[in-house]
Amino acid sequence: MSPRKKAPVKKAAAKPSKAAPKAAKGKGKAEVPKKPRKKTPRSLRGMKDLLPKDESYWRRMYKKADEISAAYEYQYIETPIVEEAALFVRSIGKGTDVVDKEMYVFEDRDGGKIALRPEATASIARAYIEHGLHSTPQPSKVWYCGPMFRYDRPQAGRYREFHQFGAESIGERSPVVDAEVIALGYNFIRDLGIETTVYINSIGTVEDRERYLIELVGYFRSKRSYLSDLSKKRLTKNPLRILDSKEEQDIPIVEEAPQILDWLSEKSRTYFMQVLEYLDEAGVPYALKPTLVRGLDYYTDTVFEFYVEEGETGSQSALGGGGRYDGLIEELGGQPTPAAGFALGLERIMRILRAKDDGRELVGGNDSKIFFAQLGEQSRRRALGMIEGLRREGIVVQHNLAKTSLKAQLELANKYGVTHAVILGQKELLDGAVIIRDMESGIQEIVDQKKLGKELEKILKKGK
RNA sequence: GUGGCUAUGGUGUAGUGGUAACACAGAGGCUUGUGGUGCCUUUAUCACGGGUUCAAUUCCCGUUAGCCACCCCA
Repeated sequence: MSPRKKAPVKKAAAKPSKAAPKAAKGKGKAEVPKKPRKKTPRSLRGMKDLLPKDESYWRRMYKKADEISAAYEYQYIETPIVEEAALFVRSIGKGTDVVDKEMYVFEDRDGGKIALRPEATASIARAYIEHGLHSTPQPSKVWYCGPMFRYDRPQAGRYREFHQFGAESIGERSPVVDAEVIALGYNFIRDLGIETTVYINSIGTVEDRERYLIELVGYFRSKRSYLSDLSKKRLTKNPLRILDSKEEQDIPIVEEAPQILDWLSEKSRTYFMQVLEYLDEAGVPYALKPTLVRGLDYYTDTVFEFYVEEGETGSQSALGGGGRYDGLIEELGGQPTPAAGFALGLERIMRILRAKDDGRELVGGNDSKIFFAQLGEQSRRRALGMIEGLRREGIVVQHNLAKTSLKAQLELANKYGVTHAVILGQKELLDGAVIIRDMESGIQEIVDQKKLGKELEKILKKGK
């Protein structure tokens, strides 16, 4: 019991001793009385703020996404972040981890089950049916960028809210389409300066897979006693995953396992060969990976993933993936419609971009090479008007009118790396002039305010 | 969901059973008329909760979060 009593005593003693010196120090200003401690709000687990320091990376990715999609003639589409929960259950599949363990499902105010989208393909398929896009020229080629949500345990490169760039080509079953979709994703990553490997496989039709699965399970059953515990469990739950097992004892067994490519129907096999030929033609390097299976139920035939080598990060080296999903639209109640697409994780791509040019700190401001500084209350007021006037003429300057000292403003000008500073003080204000200072040489000239716009234009032109 | 490691200012790091040091960043000042240097001031209940102790930021337990591996995936 005694320790219980002591704790408060200690606190009571500690508080004044701590507050006392502080109060003594704050001579001039009246010391604000200690605020009672409040819990500061924190972002939810696995959810990240996008901060200004990362702005440039996002800009780069969004810009590239926009450009490359246009080049491949894909059009932008945006679907709601919230959908009926059943949409995802039907498309992604009951029994998949994404649906069973990771989906954010809520009850709407009217009691309906709604979900935060864990991926976008299902929504786009829904929109395709809902808006009769099949009656527009086929295939419908669309791209998107936006947040997705999965309730997973966070770690580096894996968040509960994350962003994907993806594209879908709906309405045509042709190896060219598969190749085009892969090329689009591949070139997006490459154009951002990242070396990536495309792993590719075919899982055939639903029937192919069923036949293969029986064979595969039969094979693993026969080796059951040699399998790892984890894989024993997978044998009933998700036997395809055993192929991806990282358990050492499984590896020799997996190597001997029947490969899905050998169980494909003639049709699927020739289709796959053609996809590969088109990839060769498009100059997209790829590697066959017979063990590649994807976690969503709707895939048929071609499946692929984009990997980055870069040494580190063993687990999160998959940047994204995709495949053909010829059954999805029909499954959702539309006409039987073939389709293919991919999705890429922007956070994962950003990680690599950041690692590539580390140390490059951004200072802020805009890109203008001119800083507008002011001194004195009247000049400040006038400065605001002048800056607005310049902006209307198409001349953008940097400034911080909240600063009072000239020194502080020139410090900023220096930090932003401008070439020239415009200075407006009391004297200039009376003369209707401003000073233009060359930041490199320190040479200053006095210019009539009316000619400021023209002068700055000259400077900006020279700078380029 | 399982296991492991970690937690010190805005950031990166020191450090100690007797309430914290350094660098950078931020704000203000030395100088309301001039930046890249200089100097000064300022910015931390050492994640949260509990326990052991005369005393805990330091040792122990729990929680939370981050990271790593697995699961899975982007």
